[in-house]
Amino acid sequence: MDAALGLVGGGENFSSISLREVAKNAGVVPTSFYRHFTDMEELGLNVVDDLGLLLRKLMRNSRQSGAYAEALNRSSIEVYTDFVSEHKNYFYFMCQCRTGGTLALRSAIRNEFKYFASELATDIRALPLLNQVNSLDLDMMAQLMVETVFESTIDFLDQADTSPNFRQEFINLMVKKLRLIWLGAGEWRS
Amino acid sequence: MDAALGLVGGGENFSSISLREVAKNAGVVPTSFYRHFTDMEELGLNVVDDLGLLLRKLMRNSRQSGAYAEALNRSSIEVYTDFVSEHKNYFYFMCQCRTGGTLALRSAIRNEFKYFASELATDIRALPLLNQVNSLDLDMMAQLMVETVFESTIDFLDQADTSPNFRQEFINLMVKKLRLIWLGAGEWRS
DNA sequence: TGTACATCAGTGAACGCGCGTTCACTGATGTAC
DNA sequence: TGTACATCAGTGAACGCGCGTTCACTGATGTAC
Repeated sequence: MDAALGLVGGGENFSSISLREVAKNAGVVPTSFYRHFTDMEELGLNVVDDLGLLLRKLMRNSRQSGAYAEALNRSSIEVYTDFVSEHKNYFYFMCQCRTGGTLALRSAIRNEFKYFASELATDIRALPLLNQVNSLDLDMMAQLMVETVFESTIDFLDQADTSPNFRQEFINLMVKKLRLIWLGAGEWRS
Repeated sequence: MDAALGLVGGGENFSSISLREVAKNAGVVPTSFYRHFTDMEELGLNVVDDLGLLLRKLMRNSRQSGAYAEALNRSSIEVYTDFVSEHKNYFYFMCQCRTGGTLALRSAIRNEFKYFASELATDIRALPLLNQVNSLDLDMMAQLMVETVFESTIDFLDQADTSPNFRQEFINLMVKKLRLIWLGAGEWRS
């Protein structure tokens, strides 16, 4: 799995990586691949599982970052960008497979997103700002926030290396977008 | 190009489609491919150009749909979903290559998105609701709206065929998300 | 403690196949005089 | 209007290569008695 992620991080597309490339990158003979997975899709689904664990860890980190009660403010975004930088390969994989994987991969990732969003919805449910918002709309809002951040991650990955100021630009932009959504949420009456 | 888009629409990933498959699907011998493109990436970049034309057409359609002044309300989303349904292959391609293409393809699509968003920003600049918003923030808002809709397109494509009610669900969800953003925009002070 | 066996990751040869690309070619269409 | 030539999309044989997958194998580690 690390070998596959390494290839993804190196610019290859997961769906066009061959079993033999993965084996080679893992320092192992092609036939050994079958000792672990039946095919590349199964490997991919296992990576999604790991990604799920990783996102739960990210959520824990964010919650510990103190000002989480005001949810998804600057410090949360900072935690996120650091986290993405530390696990670039996973997030490249996530961005790619969310839209470009097989149907099974796409829906596996969709489910992780949904889980993440529903956790966020639970966290912000109690905020006084949102006491006019019903459960369904709360889910919608959490979904929009999660999507907004995940969606832009590919841009961050593509540009973080090349331009050193991009991290700050990215954080500023994300904070603005989320502030806009929070402003709307405060006015929302279900 | 149609042959390639057909394969994408049929569930294949653009980045793993072979030149020979495209030629076969176009009813032509593999070597004929070189009469038109030097490689698959060049074909992809040409498809992005076509996609750009298509998005401009979409914008015209939306503007004509009457209530466009209140920008991106229900009728705009209806125009969009119909448009996507009519050009499924292009939108599968767009979703895939936005995150999964080569770097050149990704940035070509990024540019189309930017153009679309900046056109929208120009259109909504004059709205009285937004007279407290500066140009930079207006761009950010337009970007967020465009992203929000484009981002969810893969879900629409995946599910529109299987469940007949999904189109309405999708429209309702999109309208809510955009309404949330508009609510925020109305409160925004740059 | 020692022996016998099961499990398991990795090996290496071999297969048939589709791949991208080269080459010299054909034959239809367009253009100059 | 007729002839000569250029352009251009498509052809078909051929190449070397990496692909997924099969098979019987090896040798280390774990486990039962």
